[in-house]
Amino acid sequence: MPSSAGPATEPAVDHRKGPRRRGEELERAILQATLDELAETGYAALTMERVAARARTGKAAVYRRWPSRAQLVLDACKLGKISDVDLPDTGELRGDTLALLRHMAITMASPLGGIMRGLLGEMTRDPELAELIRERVHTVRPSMVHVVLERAVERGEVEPWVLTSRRATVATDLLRNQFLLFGAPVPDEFIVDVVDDIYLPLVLNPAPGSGSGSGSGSG
Amino acid sequence: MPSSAGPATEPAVDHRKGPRRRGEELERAILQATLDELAETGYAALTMERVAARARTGKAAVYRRWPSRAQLVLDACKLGKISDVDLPDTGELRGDTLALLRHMAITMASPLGGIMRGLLGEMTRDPELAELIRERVHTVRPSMVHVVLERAVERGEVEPWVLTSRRATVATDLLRNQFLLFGAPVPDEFIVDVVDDIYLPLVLNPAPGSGSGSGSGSG
DNA sequence: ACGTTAAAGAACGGTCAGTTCTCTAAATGA
DNA sequence: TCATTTAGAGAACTGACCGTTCTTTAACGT
Repeated sequence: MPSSAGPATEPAVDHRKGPRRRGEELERAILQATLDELAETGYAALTMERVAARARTGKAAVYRRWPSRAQLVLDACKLGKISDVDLPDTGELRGDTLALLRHMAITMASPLGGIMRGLLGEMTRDPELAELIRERVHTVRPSMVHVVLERAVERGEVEPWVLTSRRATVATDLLRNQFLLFGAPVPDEFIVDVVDDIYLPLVLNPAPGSGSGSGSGSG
Repeated sequence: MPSSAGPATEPAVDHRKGPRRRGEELERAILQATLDELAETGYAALTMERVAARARTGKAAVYRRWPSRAQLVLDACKLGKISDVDLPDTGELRGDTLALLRHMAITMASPLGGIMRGLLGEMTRDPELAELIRERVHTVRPSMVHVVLERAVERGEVEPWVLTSRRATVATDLLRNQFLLFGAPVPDEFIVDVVDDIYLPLVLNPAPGSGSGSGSGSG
């Protein structure tokens, strides 16, 4: 305790902040700061330094928990996840699919779109991270496709083998491709075209002479 | 190699390099250095500093010509472009399409794949650059799709309106999506599945009852 | 020969990545 | 209650790279 005239090492004001956060509380604060930074500056401009500053902590506390920017962002997104979405049952496959694609298009036009794009870019750098990203993109989204298709199967609109064929995800795949290449917003005309000219013909009509390679389902 | 005890300010060896490159010669050297760096370390790890060093020049000479890393890489790729490819005419659409997709898959598994991924990630940062990237990705590649489809039209395999419909690029779009999500190498099984289960049914069969919104189904 | 242009290359101020200090507040346990 | 352990705050630090600017000098044009 250098109460006397410390030459230079003395920190002037020494009463640090009041309550010091720890453990889970601090963790949530960091994740929230990450979400705020993402919304404000986007994925590309996000830095660990700014996140730490925004959470009113130090970089060390951040690095103690997450090894990289991408991992941090990935966890933050999990926190801010929109629930599984309330896709209304419109009574026919066309309406359900349009609703699903439009919902995705809106998401892509939000800051989440830039995050998705940025994370895809990082897959080259870190193969381990790539696995995590794929899980989120491939597991979360197509589950909604599955729901929509299962309804259609129950209605008799669609034959069951379509569920496990590559045709099932063509609409969402094409939408994702469009977004990655041309950015947001995705014109509604594109969505309607894909559904009417490509997707519905593929899943409503039994493959003419197709070997019904359905068995090859990706699994 | 400073044999004598040079004090400090003296540059020891002062006869600068022999022939000093200028203008176009230097430009090509920089682009070549960029290609070498890309092949060696990939897009993500490429820095202007390393490119300049590899080209045995200074950063200033690089920045005098290109405003950003992405622009430089884009130009370097133009240099190293594989010619328009010799897509063999296999006599039927299926063979031509398989050849085209397999060629693309090989490209994606090369360093060029990582470059493509990295550039797509930068589209968020710089909208002006995004335009350039789109031109290359969307103009160069689908031109090959067009060639393949035109042959099929001449053979009578495909109706002309397909050329301008969204169906035309479905195969390449799905391949690109697969690569961006799951990386390389793209399994050949995927390519065959896409062609047989999705692409050929779409372009070979006149849309059954489809409004054929694209072209007024002339035939 | 002379002036203009531009390359070589060092240096600079700046940002950020990660790491490693010290100091101190909170939790823990006897 | 007090001593010990744990971990956050925050700064310092090394190191990479960015983009700019400076000086020196080679190449080029007239």
